[in-house]
Amino acid sequence: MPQPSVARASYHHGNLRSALVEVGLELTRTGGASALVLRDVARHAGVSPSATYRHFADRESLLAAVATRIQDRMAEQMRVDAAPRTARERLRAVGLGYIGFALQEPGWFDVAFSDLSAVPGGDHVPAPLTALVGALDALVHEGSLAPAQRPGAEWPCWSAVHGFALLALRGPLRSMPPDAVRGAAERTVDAIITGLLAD
Amino acid sequence: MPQPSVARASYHHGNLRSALVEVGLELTRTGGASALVLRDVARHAGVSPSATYRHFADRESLLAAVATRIQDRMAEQMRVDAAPRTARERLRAVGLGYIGFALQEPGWFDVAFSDLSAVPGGDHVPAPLTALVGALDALVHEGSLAPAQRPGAEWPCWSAVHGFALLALRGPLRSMPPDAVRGAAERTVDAIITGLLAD
DNA sequence: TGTACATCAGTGAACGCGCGTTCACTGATGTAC
DNA sequence: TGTACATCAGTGAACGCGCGTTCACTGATGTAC
Repeated sequence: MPQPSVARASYHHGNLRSALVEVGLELTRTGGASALVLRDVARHAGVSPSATYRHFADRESLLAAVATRIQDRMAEQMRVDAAPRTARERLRAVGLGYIGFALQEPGWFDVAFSDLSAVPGGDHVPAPLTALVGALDALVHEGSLAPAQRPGAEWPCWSAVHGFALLALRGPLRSMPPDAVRGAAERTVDAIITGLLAD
Repeated sequence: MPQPSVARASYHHGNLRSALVEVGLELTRTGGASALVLRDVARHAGVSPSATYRHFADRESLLAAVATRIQDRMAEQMRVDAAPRTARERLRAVGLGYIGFALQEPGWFDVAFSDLSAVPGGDHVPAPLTALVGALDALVHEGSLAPAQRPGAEWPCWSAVHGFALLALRGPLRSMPPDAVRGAAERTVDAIITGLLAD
């Protein structure tokens, strides 16, 4: 465990890299990706701005590291929600978990998934997507989804929850009461699952 | 019709306001919202940067005017696609039209809908949303959707197509061949409609 | 156990640039009489 | 029909600031001998 925002005794920090990521998590939690300002990160870590360049090539690299950490957290929370019931219920929980995280942690969601171009970085599949893949596979295994329908089943699901999250965070739904938003979320998730299984 | 990018004869431009919007359309078509740089807009209109402040309070106002124009264009194109067939086919055409416009005109889509917070500006309902509302009403009128299900039916639909557009433009789908993207779009739209009508 | 030296991890100041916005101004236009 | 004057629509130069990034440097650390 690193110790962000704590004055260090020695000249060398010891664990600056992960301290920077930790500060990045702090700052983006409130302000989203745009709150990751190198000067601020450095100051919170008790270090000069240029010190960050010892550990990250540029701002983008630090942001990517923070995003990965957020995606892991998000997946973990989703995993808790999606306890092993029926495969369909599991898929539903994954979808509602995605939306729930977005609404609870808008700043983090912004970092993790607002810039989707960061997502398919080749080697690294974001953790929340893994949860979706698992739920869909279970659906096939259970016999609810024909194997021929399995390929590409991610896209309708992800589209629906991602779009909903944005509508709820920044779109017309953002001024609706939480209960109404929750209801609309459930309806959206249920509709896409029903449609996926029926078509 | 204004004449953007044409040197004017007189000191007074005559129609600068709409010329600025026209240039805004040009610039954002390629570069999205971030390409709307006041200095560039002014230069293309053959005018000094500060002249823009005679017609728009700030950059944001100009961007909003451009966005409205784009939304109108988008709705018009969607209207052409959604010729009067069955209500369900019409809803399908509206959804695919939204996605199609996003893929054909990514820069404009960025201006019109990337920042959803601009959308529900109170008085002004974006034109593409009107098309969706019309299709859903037709579904009720036709008897395919129970009147009790009508309120809030916009959100699952919009969520799905909006999310899909972003996944296809900036997300993991952006590197897929166009045919595959088209197939995934159809599947997404069909799934959400089926689910909406079934639940 | 001590010393020399390479290497590593920081410092602090400044560069640079993109760009919205302001300010004092000047040329054009129209209206009262 | 002409003149005075308010008003409007432009000009051009510069301000300012947010912020990533670079550069020459210095203090700490570890390893060879």
